[in-house]
Amino acid sequence: MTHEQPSDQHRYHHGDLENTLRSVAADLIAERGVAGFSLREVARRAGVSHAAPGHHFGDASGLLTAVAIEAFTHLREATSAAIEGVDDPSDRLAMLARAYVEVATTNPGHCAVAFRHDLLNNDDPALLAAGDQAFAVLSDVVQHVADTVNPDLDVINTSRLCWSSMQGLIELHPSMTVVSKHRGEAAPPPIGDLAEIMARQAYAGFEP
Amino acid sequence: MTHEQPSDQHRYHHGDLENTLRSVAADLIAERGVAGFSLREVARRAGVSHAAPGHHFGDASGLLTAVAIEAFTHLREATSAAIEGVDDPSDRLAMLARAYVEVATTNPGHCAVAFRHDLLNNDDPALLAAGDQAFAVLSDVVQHVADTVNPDLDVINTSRLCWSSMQGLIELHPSMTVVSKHRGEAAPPPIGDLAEIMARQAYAGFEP
DNA sequence: TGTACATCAGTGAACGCGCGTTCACTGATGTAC
DNA sequence: TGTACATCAGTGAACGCGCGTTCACTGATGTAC
Repeated sequence: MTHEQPSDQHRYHHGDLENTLRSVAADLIAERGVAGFSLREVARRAGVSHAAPGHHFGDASGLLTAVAIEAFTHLREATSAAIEGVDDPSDRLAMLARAYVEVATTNPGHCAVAFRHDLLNNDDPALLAAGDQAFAVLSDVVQHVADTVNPDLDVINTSRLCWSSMQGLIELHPSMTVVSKHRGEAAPPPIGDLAEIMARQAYAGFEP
Repeated sequence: MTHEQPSDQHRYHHGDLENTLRSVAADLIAERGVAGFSLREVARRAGVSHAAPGHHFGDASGLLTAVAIEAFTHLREATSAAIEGVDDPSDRLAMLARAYVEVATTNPGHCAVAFRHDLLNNDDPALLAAGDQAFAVLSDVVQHVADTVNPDLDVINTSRLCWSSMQGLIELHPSMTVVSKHRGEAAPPPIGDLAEIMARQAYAGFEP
């Protein structure tokens, strides 16, 4: 813009625009929901021209796919870190569930997009790989349960159901809070606690 | 439009426009997702002028709230019908879960909107009442489990978790299908079967 | 039964807005010689 | 070390589009007398 020294603020070449756009997009979705997302608003918040995002990601689904990939990466990292060093199969499942919902709640923009296959490039190999790797952490834990307490457990479907349950908790927890507030009832427990309760109840159901 | 006799097609006064708009909106959302919803498109599909929906519902959130109310009504009707005459507590939970996911899958437009409190008039008393009544069917079933097999069961939080799990299954089942297809793996079981498996596993975890 | 009038339901033209996309461009960077 | 040139990253003006909202209106219905 002006002829000052290249600073962090005003450089023609941003240097890391791709990462910036991804992170700004996630923030925007967290703030306004997926409905409030637009390429132009992302560009505005990133301080670049409105055509710049298209330059990097093609169109909206390209950028959203990048956000979804990051979502699965966060989930994988958080869940695998959470179970590290935990041996008891029930504890492993509980710690994984807690980490899953907490990281998703901490990054609501990422989470809001992860399963919106109406908005994503579902064929993107990086997206599929990131989803697989996140799922693998969970199904390994369920496999461990099977190995330890119930060899008849249907590992793949049980893993799917665990994932569904965690994801549903993320979706409904805000509604629980809104509704309980509106009725003047006690707020629901923190989402991490609910996730742990759910995991331990589920585990009890896995035993033969 | 023309001067023909008032027919079902061309009447100045539609007669039942409010219901028509609600149903058209649900179809539109089912077809294009919430992102594809607009008042003008609803009006177009209903064959009325684009200002007509505003006349009845004020704005988009008014119409979406009406759809959400209908969603909860469907859920309540389907789940309470499904448990009628079923006595065994495990069977009751299983039948409720099956009915819940099946009616939600049959009406994807309604379901897509029910928990989007970023899009609804959350203070609408009719919405809150409809949600309450749908939840009551579930929590009665869970209460029945508590009365029958485990008086220490935390009925309200368990009900919340059951609802979350069913809702999560609805959210993730399409992704399971997409992903398994893409990997050339076997498709997941039908959603009703998964719901029943989930309910029976959960029930097993409820016993002391 | 008939007429006058109020109320209600839906119209359609007009407006301003934010959006995605295109495209010729310019500034910055990297490379060959 | 210096110069020329290719490539890449980002710009900004322009476009057409669908949207929500407003508003004076008109057609249909219901009610009072």
